[in-house]
Amino acid sequence: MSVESDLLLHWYDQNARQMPWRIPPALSKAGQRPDPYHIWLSEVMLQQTTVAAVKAYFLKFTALWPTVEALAAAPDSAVMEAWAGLGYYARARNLLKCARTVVADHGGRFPASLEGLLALPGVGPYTAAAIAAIAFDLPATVVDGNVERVMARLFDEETPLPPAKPILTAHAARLTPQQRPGDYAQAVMDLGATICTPKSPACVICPLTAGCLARAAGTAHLLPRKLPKKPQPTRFGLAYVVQRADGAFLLERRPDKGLLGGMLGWPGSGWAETPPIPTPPLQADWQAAPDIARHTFTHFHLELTVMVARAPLGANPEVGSFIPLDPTALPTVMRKVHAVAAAALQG
DNA sequence: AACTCGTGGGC
DNA sequence: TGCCCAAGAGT
Repeated sequence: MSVESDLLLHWYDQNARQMPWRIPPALSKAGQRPDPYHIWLSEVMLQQTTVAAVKAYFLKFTALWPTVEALAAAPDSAVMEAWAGLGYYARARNLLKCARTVVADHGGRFPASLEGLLALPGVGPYTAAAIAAIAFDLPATVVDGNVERVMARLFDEETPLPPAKPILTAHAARLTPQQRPGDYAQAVMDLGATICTPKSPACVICPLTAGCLARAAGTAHLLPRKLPKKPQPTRFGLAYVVQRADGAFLLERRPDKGLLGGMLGWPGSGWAETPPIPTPPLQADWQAAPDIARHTFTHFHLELTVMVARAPLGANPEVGSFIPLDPTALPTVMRKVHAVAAAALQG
């Protein structure tokens, strides 16, 4: 066991964060393990997503579907709508695929091996290692953004990400202990989240400060270095919000592939860098809302012109269907469109 | 290998 | 305000 992992485990025993899917280190040391279903669900939700945002969704999902069998039996639409607002919707589609695979091919038990876990939909190198370590206490090395940052600083690695990834992974693997690998994995991530933070690391209270090369060199706050990213373009589109006389709104489910795949949305144009050609989903007295809806995705900005109209009970749309509106079942950009449209329909 | 894929919070 | 970032995976 390395000095670093020993120091980190001692720090974790006193400073472990509590989360709904975790068991405390005292129980882990006594040989207990958390529910693999809980660990898998939380790890998928935590992909590129903050702990604060995940907590409420985790509690909602485990209340609706307490077991992997229950989740596997859920309708696709119920899962997609429960996931609405959390983002990266391919995760929700793969979540269902994975639950159904675990039930159909593994008797409802998650594989207790790195290779078995890696074969599951939506489970990549990080998540497989996290489940192996945390749920099964196997000596797998987790490498997420926290671990990359901690390793870059411990070893004062100046190579920028993503090329530095293999170097940092090798460092992380060397430090992974054979004893308590699950607690160790959570300890590194807690350290990265609370002390070895991106902007102003709290080196003065860090348990690893004595052996940290970046601390010695004064470079901690500059690491890890990252390759510059290309500028984000702006795209433009039209969204059609039509309310029927009974209050229902015209919505359509987006195709499984691509942006917001499988989610409900407003009929509209495609999103391109040039203004779209209007293609209303039905004939009506369309009016442009006074405000446009703005939203920024990972790799482009979006500006949507919102068209609103009212329709009679007998309206016959070319796409989608009229359904009672539950804004919480929509992805955020579609909620923004609704907010803009609602103001226009009122006035 | 590089690109796609959401969202909300912090500074 | 705009940019960065957060327990990445799939293609």
